[in-house]
Amino acid sequence: MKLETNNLKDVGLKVTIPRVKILKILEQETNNKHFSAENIFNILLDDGDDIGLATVYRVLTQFETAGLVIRHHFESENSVFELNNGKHHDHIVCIKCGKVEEFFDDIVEIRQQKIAKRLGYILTEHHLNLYGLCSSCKN
Amino acid sequence: MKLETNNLKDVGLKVTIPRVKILKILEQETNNKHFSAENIFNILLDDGDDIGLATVYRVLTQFETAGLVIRHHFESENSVFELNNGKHHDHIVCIKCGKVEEFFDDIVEIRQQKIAKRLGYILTEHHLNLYGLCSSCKN
DNA sequence: ACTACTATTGATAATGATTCTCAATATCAT
DNA sequence: ATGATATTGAGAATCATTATCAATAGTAGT
Repeated sequence: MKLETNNLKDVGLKVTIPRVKILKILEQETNNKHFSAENIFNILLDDGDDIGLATVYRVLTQFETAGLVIRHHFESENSVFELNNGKHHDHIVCIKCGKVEEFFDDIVEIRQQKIAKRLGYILTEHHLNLYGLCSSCKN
Repeated sequence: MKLETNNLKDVGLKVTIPRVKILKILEQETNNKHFSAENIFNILLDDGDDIGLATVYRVLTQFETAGLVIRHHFESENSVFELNNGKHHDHIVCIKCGKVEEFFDDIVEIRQQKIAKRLGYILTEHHLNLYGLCSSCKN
């Protein structure tokens, strides 16, 4: 039994063609692991698969609910989705080419907890997105 | 000449009734200085002002372009606007009551610069939003 | 492998926030 | 006050996303 099939079964989703294909796309090892629904829809089209856009949205939302993927909102743009590898990280986005890189910084994480505590909050989540010009685009 | 009138003149916008009224709302000293377009539209309605929603959006966008206000996107919600007081800060949002508080932390700021540098980026902007339960809501 | 039950899909309509269009109106320099 | 030009209000248009619903596919039990 293939990996994708297992993942789906594990989270209680039936193994259907759209789900398997979308999961495969998300698992691709590309230079950008962040996909919009439209992105995925177009990749499926190029592959000759006949899967509706509504299904792509539905499946991505189900994957999010199941914890298989994480949804992000960079700037004011559309939702983008990435496979959830279980390791928390934040993002830096190139404002020119759109490249998204991940990073994790202990000091920032600890500091956030301190800030929340000082203000009397129980911290449940945070979003830290850095925006700038990547090494290729800054020239 | 009133304060609002000055602000508008300074950024090269004609002094019109909608602009003055919207600016006054944004300048209110309330416990939440973050307004959605709809918020402002409703406040205007309650005040008996007959200003269209399209105008509210237009004026807020003009204020943003002029640097008078800053637009934020918390979670996946609508745009919210706050008066730009010139001092950079980040936000912590209560996921229950929606309260928004501001904070500034030097250590986080410095750390962000370091992270960007390490990854080869020129940092132009960042968004740090913390989410949690505020002191009133955590009980 | 076959059936039957139920979940899933695809196409399209609906939604909600925001922006656009355009004729009517208001602002401001003269 | 007048005229040139910017702004407004109302409603249409847009865009991403979600809901609807009849047709189809997955799966457990035989």
